[in-house]
Amino acid sequence: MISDADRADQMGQATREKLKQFIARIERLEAEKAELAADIREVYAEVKTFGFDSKVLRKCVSLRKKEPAERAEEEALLDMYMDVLED
Amino acid sequence: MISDADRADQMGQATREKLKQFIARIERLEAEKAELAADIREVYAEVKTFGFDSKVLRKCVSLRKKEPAERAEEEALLDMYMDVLED
Amino acid sequence: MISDADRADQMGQATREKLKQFIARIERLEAEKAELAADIREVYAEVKTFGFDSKVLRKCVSLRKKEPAERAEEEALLDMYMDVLED
Amino acid sequence: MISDADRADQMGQATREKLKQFIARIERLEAEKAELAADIREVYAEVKTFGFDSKVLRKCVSLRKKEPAERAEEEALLDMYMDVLED
DNA sequence: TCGGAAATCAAGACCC
DNA sequence: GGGTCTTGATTTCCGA
Repeated sequence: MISDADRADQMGQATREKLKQFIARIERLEAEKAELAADIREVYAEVKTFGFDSKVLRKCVSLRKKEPAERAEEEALLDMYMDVLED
Repeated sequence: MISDADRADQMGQATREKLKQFIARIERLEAEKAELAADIREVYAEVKTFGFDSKVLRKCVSLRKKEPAERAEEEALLDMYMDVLED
Repeated sequence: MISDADRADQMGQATREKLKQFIARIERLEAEKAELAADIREVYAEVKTFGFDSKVLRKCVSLRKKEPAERAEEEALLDMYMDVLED
Repeated sequence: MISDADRADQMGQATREKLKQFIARIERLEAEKAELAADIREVYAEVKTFGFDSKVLRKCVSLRKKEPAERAEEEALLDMYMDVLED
């Protein structure tokens, strides 16, 4: 089956409108996402003014996303590798 | 200078609270950001059900994002040339 | 599946050697890469002694890098459209 | 003093040649640098086929670049923050 | 559908 | 101190 959308040069007006609406929705959502990213950057900047280490804080956030088991696993592996390499 | 925040075992209760609040804010913002990302994925999925090619659509969106940036960059180069040639 | 490499304390001597060799290779390649970066910086410095503006030169180089990429990208989009429209 | 290079529209042929040569040298060096980056990626890919965890390996390489003292410092701070946040 | 490779983007380091 | 470079993370794309 070949939909209207598969035939750009035959696109009906309704289909063209639909396409524009999708693009508009996506771009609006992406704009909101970009704003949130900016907000997050702002918080990290504020965090610094309180004397916290933002790099370490970022690591905290990322560690908290992971399961503790997974976290321990990776650390153990890292220690093993470092141990092999240390001499 | 070593701030209170740099030495957790000397952290006052207020500072500890502050730290928790910052993390909470960041994690909330990141959760919202993740939701938007999910929404965007959803739109692309819906787009497909209308017979549009989501890959093409993604490329369109990304090109629309880049074009203004490129124009700005070329203008910047032009400005630099003008600057070099002026006086 | 858990490979030998995933369990360092069970790592045979051969595997430990392998790990060391990989790290050595990577660190050597990274050192070479760093040297090239230094060489490039040097050229830009030399460029200045000839009266050229290194900032402008950098921008030129970066634009020259991007232009083929952009062209390729636009062509890719065009190809996708053609693909959608063909059959 | 205004050098030849400062007046692009008055550039003598020799100066133009010099400029082209500089660009050529820079682009060649950057190409070599890009190749090394590709080589490094390749090694990490090969590493995986031996059962090593390339992500952890990357971390090893980056840790080995840092001073042990610095490393310990960051880890201590991380532990403190995580401790504050864990309840 | 999922995992891995690659591209893209933001953040930190570094040099001027 | 501004700007570039590099690195690390996120996202996207592809193959199994």
